[in-house]
Amino acid sequence: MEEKMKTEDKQLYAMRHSLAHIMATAVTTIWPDAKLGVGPVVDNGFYYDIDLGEASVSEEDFKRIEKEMYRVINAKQPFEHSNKPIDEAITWAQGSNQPYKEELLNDLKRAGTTLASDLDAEELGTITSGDSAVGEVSFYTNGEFTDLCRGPHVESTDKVGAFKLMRVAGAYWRGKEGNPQMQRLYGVAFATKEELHEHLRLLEEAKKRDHRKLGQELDLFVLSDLVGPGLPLFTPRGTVLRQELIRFSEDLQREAGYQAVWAPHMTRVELYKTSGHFDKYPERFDVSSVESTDEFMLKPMNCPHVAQIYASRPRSYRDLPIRYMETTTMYRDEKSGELHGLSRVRALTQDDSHAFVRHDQIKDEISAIMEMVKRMYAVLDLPLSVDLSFRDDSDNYFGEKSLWADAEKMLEDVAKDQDLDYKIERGEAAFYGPKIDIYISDALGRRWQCATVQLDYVQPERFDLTYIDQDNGSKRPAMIHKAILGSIERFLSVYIEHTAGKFPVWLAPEQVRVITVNQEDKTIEYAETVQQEATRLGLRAEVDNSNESVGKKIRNATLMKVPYTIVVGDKEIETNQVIPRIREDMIVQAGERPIGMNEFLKTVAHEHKARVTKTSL
RNA sequence: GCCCUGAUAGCUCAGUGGUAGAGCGCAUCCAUGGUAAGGAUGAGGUCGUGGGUUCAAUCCCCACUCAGGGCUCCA
Repeated sequence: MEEKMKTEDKQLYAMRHSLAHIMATAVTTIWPDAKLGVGPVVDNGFYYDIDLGEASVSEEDFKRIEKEMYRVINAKQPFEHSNKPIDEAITWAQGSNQPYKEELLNDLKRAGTTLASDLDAEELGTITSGDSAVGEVSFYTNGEFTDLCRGPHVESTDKVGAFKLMRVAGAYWRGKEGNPQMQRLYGVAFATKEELHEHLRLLEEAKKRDHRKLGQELDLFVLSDLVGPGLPLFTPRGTVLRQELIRFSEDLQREAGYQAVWAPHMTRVELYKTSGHFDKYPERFDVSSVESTDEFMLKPMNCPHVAQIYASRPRSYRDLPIRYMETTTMYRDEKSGELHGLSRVRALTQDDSHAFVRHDQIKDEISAIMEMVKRMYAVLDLPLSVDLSFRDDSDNYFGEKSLWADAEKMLEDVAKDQDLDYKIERGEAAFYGPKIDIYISDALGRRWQCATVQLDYVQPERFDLTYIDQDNGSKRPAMIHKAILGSIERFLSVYIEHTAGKFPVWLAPEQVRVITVNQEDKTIEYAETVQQEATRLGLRAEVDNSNESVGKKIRNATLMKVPYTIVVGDKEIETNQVIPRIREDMIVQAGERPIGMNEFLKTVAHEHKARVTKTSL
């Protein structure tokens, strides 16, 4: 990591890391009994894990801690590096009553201190002894506070830029569930005040765009205690979004030769015992039968089911590739604390597909899938980046190593051919094969995994899938799993926040709102005629003839982020022309232009069909 | 699952050991209004659920459920 860092990144890293020490200095000043865990740098800031025993820190204490931190900063204490022999370091930890540090040091000693940098960096946090001599560990001291630490640090405590303590959270010691839980104090930090303010502004913006808030405001989905956690219900408006996205995905797949199939949402558990998923997947919903002794489960994925369709009859090499698609819901019993709005749910819908291919067809098939992915996200205006998720040396994977190497090479070849911006992640593969994981970056610069392509030699083996080759021999096909949107629910959570609810016309639940100037019969009649014509053209239009002022009705349409609003009264009835009010993000040329009502509707219908983001009006 | 915080009207939230309030929304009426909030009146709450303390609990205590922030996990 360090060797790739630019100078300014290094400087910022040192600032954040130094702030972690300064915060620990402040905390140990206020609570002298505080036991310290680790205090590393994270995205945008730093944290320190502390254990106050019976006491606890709350966010109300932040003022006090920050005040103490400023005292340390203003004292301009130099950061001084020193090395201690390991045994002396352990004595230090015992003497200063720091059991967590002592544990780390004992581990370092056991591993041989010079090996420290090869240990799991996360497990050890910042603590390694990379810069120290054999048998010694590295320390940094500022003023009265000394900490086991590899550095780097700024020269003195006043050179740390701008920071703010953000929150306190629980965290297990060394990230292991069985370990004692400590309190993690998070802060954000930047080189300048301006950057800090910009970051805080982004957080505010993210809060405003939170899909749970917008889902409520725009009437897209609801949660019901009676239905249960992690089981969102979609309103008519939210369902439009789902269906339009699914239609787009299925259109792309149909063009690429995929055929729709359908599988029930539950199965005998034997299916999953055969596929090998059963033991790897404890988060399943069991379903019991009153009528038989069979054990059932809800499907947590779709591949084993679809494999049975392939297996239902003999296949010839001439038949391949066989491509099945199914947009279907699967059920995963996520732990309650892991659920989050639409992004982590217990019933998730995927635009799933499985292609059964000969070995010589794999590359072309994966390339074709990547083309679909690129088209989808170009239309959705979301930039992509790609991880190749490969296996590591552990034995968590099924299948022969040579096949894996072969499969991984094939995925990398496709990534190269397609000129994808990719990096390789070892240890991130599925147990049955390597993956191409596609990430999208949203308007706030956050990165999310949605689409995935997975190459699988294991399930064809487990289900004994075959085809007859030209030499009349029985051969094993490969299976290619893919989802373009991934989970529709998770995709929507990202997309709602990306667009802040300002959906392009083709996705907007309501595309045109017709506002009446008064409640006279002829006005309402005219508005309804416009709505009917819009519906005839395949558009989604609503009439607002409520007993409110025009200003109020405009405001309501604006708040609902409706792309086009038209106001109708005597003028429009007479001329059959309107000046549409266009949502500002879609406007290319400024200025209001009158347009014939029919031409207006036809233009919107065209924009809907072409799935464009901007308007020609 | 674990730690911390929370739950009061459809929504956003104030408040109190002596059974409740605002704004928005909703309903009715007046106003017939021309591009981001016209006016008046009214309905609407077992204060998340169960237990405990108390003469008395929406408020204090405990448990549970759900939600939020994290941890862990995400085939």
